[in-house]
Amino acid sequence: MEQYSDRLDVIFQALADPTRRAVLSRLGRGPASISDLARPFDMALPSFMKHIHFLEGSGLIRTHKQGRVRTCAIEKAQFAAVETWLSAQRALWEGRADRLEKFVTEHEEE
Amino acid sequence: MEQYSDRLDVIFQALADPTRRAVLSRLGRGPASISDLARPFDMALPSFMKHIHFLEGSGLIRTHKQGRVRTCAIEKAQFAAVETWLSAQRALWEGRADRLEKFVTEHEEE
DNA sequence: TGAATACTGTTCCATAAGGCTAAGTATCAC
DNA sequence: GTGATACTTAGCCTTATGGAACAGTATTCA
Repeated sequence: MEQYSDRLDVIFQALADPTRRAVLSRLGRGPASISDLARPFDMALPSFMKHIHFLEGSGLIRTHKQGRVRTCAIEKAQFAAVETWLSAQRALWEGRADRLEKFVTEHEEE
Repeated sequence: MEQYSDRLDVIFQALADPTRRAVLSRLGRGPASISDLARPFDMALPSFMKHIHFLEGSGLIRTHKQGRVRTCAIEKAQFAAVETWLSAQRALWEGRADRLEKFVTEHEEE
C-alpha cells in the first residue's frame, strides 16, 4: 500500500510539469535521443536532463545509452497506475466501494 | 492550449500528494466538513487547510460555507481533463495521432 | 590526432511546497 | 453573554523544484 501510494506521488508529480508531459507525448510517437527531445525547448541541457531523470525515476520512461547517445522510450505499463487510481475513484463515486477495495488491493500488492 | 496545459499542471500536482488523494477518496463517498476530513490526519488544521485550498484551486473539489461549517464535495467533471490526457497519450502510442490532435484541440478550446 | 558532438557533473539561485505555532474571527449551544 | 466549536490568517521554517552557468568526460568523425 505504501509502495503504491509512493509510486502515485512520483508519477503524478512527473505528469505535473508541461515539459515532461511534452516529452511523453513526443515519446508516444517513438523513441528519441536526449538531443532530439531537448531541441524544442528553450532550456539549458542540464536543466532538461533533470526532467529526463525525473521521468526515468518515475518509471514513465526508460533510457539506454549506446556510444555517446542516450535513447529514451516510453514505458506504457506505468500509466496503468494512473488508470487504476482513476478507476478506483470512479468506483467510489458510483458506490461500488466493495469491488473497488478488492481492485486496488490487488494492485497494491504488485 | 495554454489554459488546458496549466489546468493539467495544477490537477496533476494536486493528485501528487497522498493527503490530497485520500481526501478525494473520502469525498468520493459523499460530501464532508473540513473537520471530518481532517480527523484521520496527524496534521495541524492550517496545514490541512492548505491541501483543501489546493484541491479547490485545482477544481477537483468545491466548497461551501454555511454557518461555521465548510462543506467540501468532489467535482467529478475536473477528472475528465486527466482522462482526456491519458486518452490522447494512448492514441499516440497507437499511431492515431490525427484523431488525437482533433480530440485534444477540441478540449483545449473549452 | 584533433575537433566536434552528446551528454554529465557540480554548484548555485529563486521560488514553491508542506509542515508548524500562535492568535484571530465567526457561529452555535447553553 | 460566555464558552466551545470550526475554521482563518499570518508568520516562520525546511526541503524540493525548476531553472541557470560552467567545466568535464566519452565518442565519433575527418
